[in-house]
Amino acid sequence: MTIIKAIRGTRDILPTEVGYWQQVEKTARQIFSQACYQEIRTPIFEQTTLFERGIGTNTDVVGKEMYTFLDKGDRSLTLRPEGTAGVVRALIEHNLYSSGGVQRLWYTGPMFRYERPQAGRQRQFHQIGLELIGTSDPRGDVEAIAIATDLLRNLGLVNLHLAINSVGTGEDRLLYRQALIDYLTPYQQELDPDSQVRLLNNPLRILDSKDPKTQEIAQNAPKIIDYLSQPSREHFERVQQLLTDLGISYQLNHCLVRGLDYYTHTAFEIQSQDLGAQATVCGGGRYDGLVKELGGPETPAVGWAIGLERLIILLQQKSAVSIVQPDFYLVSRGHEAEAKALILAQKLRYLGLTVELDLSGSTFAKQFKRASRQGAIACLVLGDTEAETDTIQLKWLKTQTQETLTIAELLAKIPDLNKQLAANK
RNA sequence: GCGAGCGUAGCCAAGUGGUUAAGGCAGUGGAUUGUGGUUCCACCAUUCGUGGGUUCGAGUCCCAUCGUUCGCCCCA
Repeated sequence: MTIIKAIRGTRDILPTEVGYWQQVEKTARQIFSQACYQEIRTPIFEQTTLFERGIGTNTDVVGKEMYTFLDKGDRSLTLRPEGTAGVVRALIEHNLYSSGGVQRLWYTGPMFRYERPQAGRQRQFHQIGLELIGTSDPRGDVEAIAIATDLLRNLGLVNLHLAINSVGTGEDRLLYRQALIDYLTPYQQELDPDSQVRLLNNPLRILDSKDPKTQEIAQNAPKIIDYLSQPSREHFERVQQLLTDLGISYQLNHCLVRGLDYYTHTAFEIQSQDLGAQATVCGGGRYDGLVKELGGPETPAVGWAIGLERLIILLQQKSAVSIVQPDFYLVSRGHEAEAKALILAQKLRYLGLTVELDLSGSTFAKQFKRASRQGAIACLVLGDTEAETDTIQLKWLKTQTQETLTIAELLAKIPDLNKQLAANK
């Protein structure tokens, strides 16, 4: 019998690791709700055209990384490669934009891209993201960035760098694109092969090539901020000023270009040195054209997503997370006693205690051994003698002290026990 | 999609063509049939990711395949 394994690029999150995920979700929920962001949950698959139109057909994500398939009704569906397109689709479909003002939304869940797996990059990966839709105010850009940095800081991550750039409006980019082509064309032969191809179809991407020679050439390339229109430049300057006012440090990176077509104006990434090649923990920016592109009214917006696998790699480097340990471990042996132990376990749980019931039926010695391995604070022992007299033995594992109580006495002194449990931790 | 390294038990591993596949952690049983964390004893891979091949002989060499890691690419 061959065993079935999880498919390439997917991972099981085991009980030993799930605590990190819960910690991130808990922290995120708190930060989001304090900033009045509402959770939204959208389907994991959508019509393929949503992503083609939203992300752009000439991006790598849409061009070669999507899980696209026909369903039994011959509809072309795609497992979502990112979260923003689905959120914007839902916003338009349910007219959320018409309820006035801005929409503050967040989401989390699995995303799918067909890529070569490596550290911090799975085919099914998870993001937590935020969208602020309905304002073009630079304060919106900064609110979004500030929430991201707050979340990461509250999780205890400090060695992170925020890089920002502005990619302007579509018109700004057209102007810049030509200037860049004019600059790069004389160097065409010296560029790496990928960049030579991009010179024709996506010259902006040449800027963040890792090829040393290309980087050298890109160093002196014209900068996009010099090609921004007056309003675009003012917007970006305001964003920088507000970041400074908030005490959020950042670096301007003229080569920061995002890979999805919908980005406009502010683009940013938060990176870590401790992740290897996949250094970006959080990426995002403004996307003023997307709502309209997907059939809604002209609506400005800004958002970001955090890659949870990468975030959790950083958390694991930093500290261990503990698994749930029982307050009481219920040791029982004998037909009658085992039945009573089950009932007692339930009663104690109703009173708010964490109780693990030993189901092995093995010797007391073995059950005690398991109790200490599970990290239990105390054992409650029910054997034939106790079953007959309606009593239990309460044993504190740390101090090895033991007392006999009736079950009624035990239940009556729960408040007391809570204090003792804390003292014996 | 391209390039490189790796794949021995649940985990960490030794093993460099001669065969009974070290060791440690974890686990199971017992010493101790009503009391754990220490100690002691025993057990725990007919087989080295999988499939072929070379060889008298393969965990070890070759090929393929799958997985994994790193880089490119891409992105979070």
